Amino acid sequence: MSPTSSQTAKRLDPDQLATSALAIADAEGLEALTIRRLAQAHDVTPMALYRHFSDKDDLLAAVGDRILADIDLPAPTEEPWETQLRAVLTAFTEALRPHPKTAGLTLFRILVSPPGLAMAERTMELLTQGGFSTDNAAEVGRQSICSLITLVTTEPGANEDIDPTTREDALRAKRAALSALSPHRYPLITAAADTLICPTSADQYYALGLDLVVAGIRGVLAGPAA
Amino acid sequence: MSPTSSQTAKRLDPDQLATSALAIADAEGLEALTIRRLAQAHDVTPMALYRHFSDKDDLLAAVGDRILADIDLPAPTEEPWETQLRAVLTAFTEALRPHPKTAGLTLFRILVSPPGLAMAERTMELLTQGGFSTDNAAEVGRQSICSLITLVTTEPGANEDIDPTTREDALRAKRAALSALSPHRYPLITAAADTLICPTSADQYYALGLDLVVAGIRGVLAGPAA
DNA sequence: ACGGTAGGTCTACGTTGTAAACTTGTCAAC
DNA sequence: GTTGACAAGTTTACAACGTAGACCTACCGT
Repeated sequence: MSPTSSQTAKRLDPDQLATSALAIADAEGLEALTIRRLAQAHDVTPMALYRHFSDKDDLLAAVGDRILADIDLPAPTEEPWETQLRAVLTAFTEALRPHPKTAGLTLFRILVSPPGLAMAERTMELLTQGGFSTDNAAEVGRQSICSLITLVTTEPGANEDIDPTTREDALRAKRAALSALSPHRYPLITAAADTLICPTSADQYYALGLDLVVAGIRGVLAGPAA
Repeated sequence: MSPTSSQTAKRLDPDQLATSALAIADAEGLEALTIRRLAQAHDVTPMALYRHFSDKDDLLAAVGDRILADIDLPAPTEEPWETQLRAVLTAFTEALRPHPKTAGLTLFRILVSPPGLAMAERTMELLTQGGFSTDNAAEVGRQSICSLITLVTTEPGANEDIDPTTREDALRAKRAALSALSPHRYPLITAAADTLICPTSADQYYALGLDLVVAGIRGVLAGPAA
């Protein structure tokens, strides 16, 4: 049929490999993503993957790029820079949210993959528009983006295994550890135990995370007002 | 002599094991910290370590605790809560800074190890003092502390290998990748390439990171002022 | 003097990433 | 057509990893 499907069915496609690698890691964690496992999922010998990725690191980089490719960068508008910046950072976060176990892979790829570069450039653009020098925009943008990656990576609840019994056990263990603490010595921690283990709602969690980041940016720009 | 040194010289001490494990990982990266390597450093069979740590994860947890033990929590004062909070978060950051490659191990241990708990409780105390509800203090504190861990973990420059030639190569490669970008499509990124690769000074880097975090806290507390 | 036990050792297994040499299906050029 | 080269998948192999399980052995309380 199409020129690409005219070849032997065995032909592998790096993009498809990255996609199913991402699926495996999302479902069962990064440690479940092994060369052999991915090869098996494509009915192929492990070594076959090395025709398309030089390394396992190279494969992981491709997975990171795959995630970044989903960024849906909003078009520039006439709104104030803060509003647009929040929209850009939100778009970034939305792209990572489906992949809490793998979002960390994007860290080294932002300044390499085109969608990451586009977002980074746009972020710096808005920051300089807001009044930051080029260098400050670079450092502030970097730190903000890192914080958002961490926000996704450490999202409580989504990190644990899919197996419901294992997940329940982990949650129970965590809860037990916290409630075993002396409420006398740690009154606030024990009082907020439930919140610390699992936030009220994921949407609120992300809303607060973004608020903290953009409020930080505005605050730093305004100067160290006491 | 002393009761502890009266035994056979072979006796291992979990604290010493964690300390030298930390040293290995700091010097050569987390992936260089293997059971066999740590055992060899103590002239002992790999399996000997399992008398003191149930798992490798258990060992890594001990390394995380080892780092947190260095937190030098400032005593409460009469200063405003923001000032004190910044001091607490600074103390936390200072404890992690010597260990950029391993600071991530502290993430799961803060709510377990006593020094981590003390810092977390104190942070929540100051946040509620500032006006946050208990639950909000928990979420804001959590996010702030995670951001600071990430700040250390992603500190540019310190992450790479100690081997100077390897490090130089990595830096050169990164610089080359950035300067290969089209200055037309990515004017700000290429203009700030040097800053993105290696910040002006580590102290400024951390000062800005802390500023962003505490400014974010203050901004969120003040409400979404446009 | 003597058994128990804490803390080492030895051996062995399954899993991982990947190097090296091989086979094979496809296509360009004669 | 035949051929030769090249891209892509196979086979085999290895070193390193975490760790299970059986063993030894020096110490200590009785």
